[in-house]
Order: sequence, then C-alpha cells, then structure tokens
Amino acid sequence: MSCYSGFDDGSFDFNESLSSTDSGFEKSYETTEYTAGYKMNLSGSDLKELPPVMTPPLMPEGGKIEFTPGLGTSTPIKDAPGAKPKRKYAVGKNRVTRSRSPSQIIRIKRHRRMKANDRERNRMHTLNEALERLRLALPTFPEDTKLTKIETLRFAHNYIFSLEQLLESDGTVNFDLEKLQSVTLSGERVTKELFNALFIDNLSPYSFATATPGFTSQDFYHSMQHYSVSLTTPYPPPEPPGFSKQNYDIFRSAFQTASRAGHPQSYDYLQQHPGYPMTNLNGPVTASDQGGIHQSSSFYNQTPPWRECSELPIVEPAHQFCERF
DNA sequence: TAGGCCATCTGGTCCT
DNA sequence: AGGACCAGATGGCCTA
Repeated sequence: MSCYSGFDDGSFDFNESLSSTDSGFEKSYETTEYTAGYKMNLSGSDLKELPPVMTPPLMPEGGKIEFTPGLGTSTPIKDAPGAKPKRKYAVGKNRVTRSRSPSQIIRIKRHRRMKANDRERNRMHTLNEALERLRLALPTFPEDTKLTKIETLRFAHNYIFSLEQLLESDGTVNFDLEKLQSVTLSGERVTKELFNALFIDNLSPYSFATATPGFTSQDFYHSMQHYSVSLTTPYPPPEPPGFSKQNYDIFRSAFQTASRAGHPQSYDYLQQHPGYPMTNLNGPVTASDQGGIHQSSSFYNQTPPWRECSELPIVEPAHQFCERF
C-alpha cells in the first residue's frame, strides 16, 4: 500500500508556498464537528474559543490509521496560538506570479492528494458509521451474527417492508424474523406476494416456490450452505442450531420447483422418494443444465444477486399449483 | 489456499 | 480551485 508520509520529510512549508486559497485546513472525521460548527454558527473570534486539537500524522507509516472519533485530527489548526502571522499577498497589478520548481509542484500535488485521501477516508467513515447504526437497529439470528454491508441494506429493506405489511395486516400474520433473515440472505427481495406466501398462507408446501419462481435449485444449495446443513441429510433433517425444519421445508419446496423446471425426471423421482438426498439428483449444475435458470445464480456467487421478484414471470396461484399434484 | 469482505488509495467527473 | 462523489485497484484479514 502506498503511503505518502514516507515521502514527506516535513521540510516544505505549505503555508508559505501554496496559494492563499489553499489554507491547508483539512476537514477530517475528527474535525467534522469543528468545521461543521464553523460553517453553521461560528465566525471570526468564535473560532479562537475552540479547544486545541491534536495533530497525529495523516497516515502512520506502513499501517492503517485507527478510527477513533474525538481523539485528534490530522488537521493543523488555522490561526492556532503561536502560529506564524499570515503573509500578505499582493493582488491585481502588484501581484507577481512566482514560478515553482518541479520539486515544489510535486510537493504541492502530494499535499493535495493527502488532503483528498483524508477527506475520502472520513467520508467512508461517516458512511460506515451510518451503516453500523442501521446494523444495530436490525434484529439478527443468532443475536451475535454480523451482517455484511450488502446484507444489512437488504435486510433493512425486507424488514421495513415486512413491518409495513404487519401494520396493514388484520392480525393473522405468522411473522417470523428468523425466516425473514433466511430469505434475505438467499438474495430475495420481499414483495407483498412473497410476504403473504411466507407468513400468511400458512406454509402451503408450494406457496413459497410459487411466489418466488426465480428461486432455483442452485439458490437452494447456497441457502443450505448458509446453515451448514449437509445436502445429503435425510429428509426430514435433524434441526441444527439456526436452521429449523420449517425453513428446510421452505427451501425444499423451492428446490422442487427448480427441479421441475430444469430436471423433470429428477423432480418426478423426488416426488416418489421424499427421503432421497437431493444432491444425488441435482448436484452442481453444469452450463448445459442452466436453460431457463438464472445465469447469475448465487451458486456461483457467494453474495446472491438482489432479485426483484416483481420482474419475474407471473405464475399460477399457489392453490392451483398444488392441485396439479 | 482461494474467495469474500473490507479499508484505503487513486484518478476522473461534476458541482459550487 | 477545491470539495464531494464515485468506481477501480490493491492489499490485509478471516474463514471454509
């Protein structure tokens, strides 16, 4: 990793050498409050009342900078006590343009790059802090599970959507947060239809699969991996921590739908032999198997794509689907 | 050891 | 000119 501090010998005085508009006053995360206050309601002599701020190096040599809000800043204080008096620059006709040596130009560019890096770092810290607040506001199963960034955003969406549906419901909803998380981690975007299939249709064997026709055998495989359940586990499987038989049933029905689409003979066999290990039928899917199935399946991507169920083809209602079997 | 996740750096673009 | 935002590149850490 590149590190500017390794190049800067500190011999260059930017206050002297940079243009008057380049104050060298860098806004960092640690100084956000400072600068925010400056912008909002502080001016002139008010700034002098602000407490002194520590000034650690922009980037420790060969290592990451610790994100410790409130502990200090990489920003030199403008008009700090004991600072050199400002140089007065000539303006207009009296202004004499100085030519800068190549080494000065390099140093100026390096300084600007350092400032830009600092701002970018702080920007990302702010973004991550907001994401962390969102993460803390969401329930997880088990409780100490830490969702990734993308999972946090997806689960937040599904969670909010589900709460809206709960508010609109007449009290017949069998809401299950664990199940919602399971579905989210498999890459599903919860829609009204899926919400109904999951929590209102009382777990009709095919309701989930019908509401999520894009949920493939590969996705099932991935979802099962999420819960460390062997795909060769006899049906019904034992209940490992974090994975209920209820969820197994949900995913199995989805698998059956996928099998029906891509492997009709396997599907028929599975119908006749409900305890048969599914991987013996399907296994890892080859390219030739993928006709009509997601090309960007989560089987090939650790993080499944965020599927918009509304974009999937409309299928027959669950009860009609069930009647055919 | 490969792959996922993450933080950081970097240069480009747009806006003020 | 400088800051905000963005996306690509890179390297570290962790886990299966």
